[in-house]
Amino acid sequence: MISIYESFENLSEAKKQAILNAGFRVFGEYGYSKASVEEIAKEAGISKGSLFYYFKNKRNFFLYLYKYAAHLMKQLVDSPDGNGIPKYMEKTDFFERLEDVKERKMKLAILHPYMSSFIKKAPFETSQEVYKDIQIINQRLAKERIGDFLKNIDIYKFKDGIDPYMVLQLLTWCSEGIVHHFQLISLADPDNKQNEVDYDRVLSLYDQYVAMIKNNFYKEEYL
Amino acid sequence: MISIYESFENLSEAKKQAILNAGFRVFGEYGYSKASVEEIAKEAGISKGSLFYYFKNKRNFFLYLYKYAAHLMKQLVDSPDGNGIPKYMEKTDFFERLEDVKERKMKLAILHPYMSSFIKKAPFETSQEVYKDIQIINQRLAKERIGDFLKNIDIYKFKDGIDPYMVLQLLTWCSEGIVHHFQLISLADPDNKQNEVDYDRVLSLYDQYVAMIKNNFYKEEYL
DNA sequence: ACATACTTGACCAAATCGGTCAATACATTT
DNA sequence: AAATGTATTGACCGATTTGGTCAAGTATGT
Repeated sequence: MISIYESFENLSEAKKQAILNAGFRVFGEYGYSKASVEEIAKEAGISKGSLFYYFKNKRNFFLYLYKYAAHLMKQLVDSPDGNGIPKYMEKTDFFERLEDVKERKMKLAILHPYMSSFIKKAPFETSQEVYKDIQIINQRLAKERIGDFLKNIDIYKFKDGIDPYMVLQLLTWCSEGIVHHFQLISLADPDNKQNEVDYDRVLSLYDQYVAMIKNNFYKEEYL
Repeated sequence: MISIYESFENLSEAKKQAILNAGFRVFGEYGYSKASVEEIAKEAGISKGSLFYYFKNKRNFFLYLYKYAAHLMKQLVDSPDGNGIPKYMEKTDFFERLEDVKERKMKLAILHPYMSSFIKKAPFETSQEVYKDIQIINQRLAKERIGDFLKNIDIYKFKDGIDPYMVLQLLTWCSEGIVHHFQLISLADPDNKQNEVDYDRVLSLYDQYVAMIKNNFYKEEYL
């Protein structure tokens, strides 16, 4: 990632991740205008002064986060190295390719637990300070994502009348719903003081839904 | 609804709805601690002083909103009059009963567009001023809802190995996903300055997903 | 020892916060 | 029309928080 924020990017990986995650969490929870730089710095384990040293001001930091997130979301469907045929494209079976993306998403969710809520809220940002910039990034973001997944997919394996796009959409909402479900559970669990989500259980439940979908949407000869 | 806030409840219906909706919107967007009473009052078209006149303080107002929302959510699956057999229970077919609930949800979504985001965010509230009270209300809320829907349902109509609970869950996430999808679209549409969601399109898309599910999860003789 | 880059926390003016209250407007009763 | 009680307002308050600055200090490399 080319950037003018060298001082930030020369930081240790652990420190960078701590700062990014703190930003995702606080901006994601309160939105741009109500998020406090002080709170972010505290959560990242650095001083407020340092944050301003890295990014000059609040706006720059927020937009850096959003671009960073958009970049990662793009990488999710593109090839990791950015050129040539995306790796997951080698597989033409819908559910095999889904398995690939699932693992990537999982790694991302563990690396940046609050990125998804941040990226979900950002488009609704109304602060004039940033909302123009957000829209520009959004346009690039919307075009990619779900569209490319279906390229070169063996759609003939689906039963007649089934739209693979709808199936993909359904499973996407399903995975989001499951994560949210377990977030609620972790909140209600007094033993889990960190409110960490149990991703093993998320995955196994998700797999159940995938299996149900596949069993009934695929032609029998391809099960 | 029995209440100590008579001065509020004696208001005209239009005024009450405006105040409730403003509260849902602002609390839902920023959370309890960062939500500004001033902003809520402005959006509701009243003065800040009036809001304090009705509810004494911020906390009371927030908890009133949450109880109000919980009450409506309960009504969604219960009978409207609160006693006797819920109306929708008369129908034992999964998708017929779903149709019933769908219409109720739709009316609710039009009456209180921001209630769902409010109620989705509230459980994650960390402000010590309110979080204890939220947990208490949550426990009552969690038990109801999705569980009762399946009572007396003709589960034999589903193909073997299909869990109706999972189907219901899937369709719930689906409807939420569709609404969110159209919210994004309305944001990107420069002609739609009010960012109003087109519920006709929401419904028709939702119906497509329901049809797909039903066609493949129901035994053929019940289609 | 020197220079450079990083890090901090006290500090600032400005804005915002929840909440109060005297004044006013309105409606109803006498 | 006078009196009474209720709604409604917006200016106002002290307290807190805000984004941002900066001088002073630490760490690092040469």
